[in-house]
Amino acid sequence: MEPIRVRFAPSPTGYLHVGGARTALYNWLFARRERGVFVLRIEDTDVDRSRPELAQAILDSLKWLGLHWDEGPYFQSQRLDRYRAVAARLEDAGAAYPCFCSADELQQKRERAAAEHRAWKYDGHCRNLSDADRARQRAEGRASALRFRVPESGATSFDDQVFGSIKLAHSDLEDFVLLRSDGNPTYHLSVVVDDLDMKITHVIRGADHISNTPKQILLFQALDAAVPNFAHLPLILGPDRQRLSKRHGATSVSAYQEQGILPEALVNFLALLGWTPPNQKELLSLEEMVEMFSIEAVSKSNAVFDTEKLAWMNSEYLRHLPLSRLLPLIQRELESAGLWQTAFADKEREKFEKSVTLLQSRARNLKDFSGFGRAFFTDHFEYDPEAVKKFWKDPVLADLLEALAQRLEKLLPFDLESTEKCLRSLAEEKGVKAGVLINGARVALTGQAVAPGLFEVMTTLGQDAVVNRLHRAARFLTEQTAPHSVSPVDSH
RNA sequence: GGCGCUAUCGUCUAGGGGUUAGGACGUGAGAUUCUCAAUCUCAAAACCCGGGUUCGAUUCCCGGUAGCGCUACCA
Repeated sequence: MEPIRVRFAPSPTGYLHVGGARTALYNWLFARRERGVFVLRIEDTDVDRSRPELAQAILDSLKWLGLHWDEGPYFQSQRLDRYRAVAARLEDAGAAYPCFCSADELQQKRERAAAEHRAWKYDGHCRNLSDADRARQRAEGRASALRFRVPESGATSFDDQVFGSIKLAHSDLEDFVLLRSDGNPTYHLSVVVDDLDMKITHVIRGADHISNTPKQILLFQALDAAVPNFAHLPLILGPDRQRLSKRHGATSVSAYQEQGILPEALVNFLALLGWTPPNQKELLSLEEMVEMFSIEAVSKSNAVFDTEKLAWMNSEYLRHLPLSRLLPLIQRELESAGLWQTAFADKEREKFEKSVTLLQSRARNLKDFSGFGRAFFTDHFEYDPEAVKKFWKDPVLADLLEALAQRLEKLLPFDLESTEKCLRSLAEEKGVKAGVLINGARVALTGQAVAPGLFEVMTTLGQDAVVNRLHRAARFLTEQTAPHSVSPVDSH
């Protein structure tokens, strides 16, 4: 039995698209599951649109997702001679012929047909040129492309592993170009040659290639080669059911990375877009996916990319991430937000870890740590106007917070129980509900209406910071009712 | 236009000739409470339409419709 070999073959004309990422994932899962080989190939035969740095970016994204390849990356741009040799062989065998029609001429014919509402396909203008005709054209210095000679009758069919039997009449195919007039191969030639040379047994790719498949099968046959198995994957759509594109927002893996999405969350989410494991489980590690993956279970219909579900899944992974993995991620996040301090790694390490742990349970992505978690890492934060409106409307709060500051300053020990007892007894003495004081203090300590439990916040921040921030808030509140209000950051 | 493919809650999907058509995200209500998140309970929410086949179709077949894809010297 030949070993199973699959490939992922992106073209470096953009960053790794989430659709491409899912294709890569399914290839990877299939390879692992079948103990096969996962080949990576960069399809950069379009010299105008391909960019080397994008190839590198794609590699980086793949690695970030944890989809490591066993072979490659191969670059088609380095195999040009091979494609030309195969093309020559096809031409010698009469399976392909030179076409002298210029791009302009063809374009004109196409437009004319469109204007007359006629279907257009290449009219075979150069299909039956004699050797003398060809010699003459060449003598005139006309460049030629090489076209594949599609059989006039009959049909090509194949058994797609997800879509089932698909059949296409040859009369619906045109004599497609194999070699451009500049001598570079087109996609059809290079995929087939590569899939052949790289002994690919299963071609797993997007459903946008279904229509191309019969052409490629014809090429395999013209080359006397075995035809690989095909499995096409339904497309990923935007919320408007159009193919997912920049118009819909982020489409690249790197964009989600920048949004603070975890790779395992993105992979898990992508896996479920078109595939359900037999046990219906939704939260799956790569290992579990490998265990249960099968191409037959892949859905046939296109799927809408639901960012809400991705967000949920990300928070799910984030909440369960071990601290050892989370800490370096947060360090990077704080660094890019300008909030990182070296002390977090040594002197204040314990406080830093407590802060991260506290924030972890309600964060939806990595950005949240520098966003709503800001007050845990710096004294420079602002009072959210909404929070002020909601919890600081009672005028007695200035006095209450000041009183709280004074009591907490002397409190010993300063822990979960003592701080809570301290606050509640103060509230009772002053005849206010504890909630008023708690919420008011929360805004004072974090600047926000939404934050972790107050006493956890206090013990994490530490006695000094808590007392200072309460003083500061009390001052802010008094000044606010006075004629000239001062911003909280400046007043410190 | 031609050709191809697809069609179950708003979204991702399970299921399959007889089911209260199941789950997840999201949404709504409630519990909890110190705000939010988490958690728990409950709720609303779907088989595109029309013909067949059949005792019985959401399921099988055909047609329609809609959506998507391809229709390049892009991949």
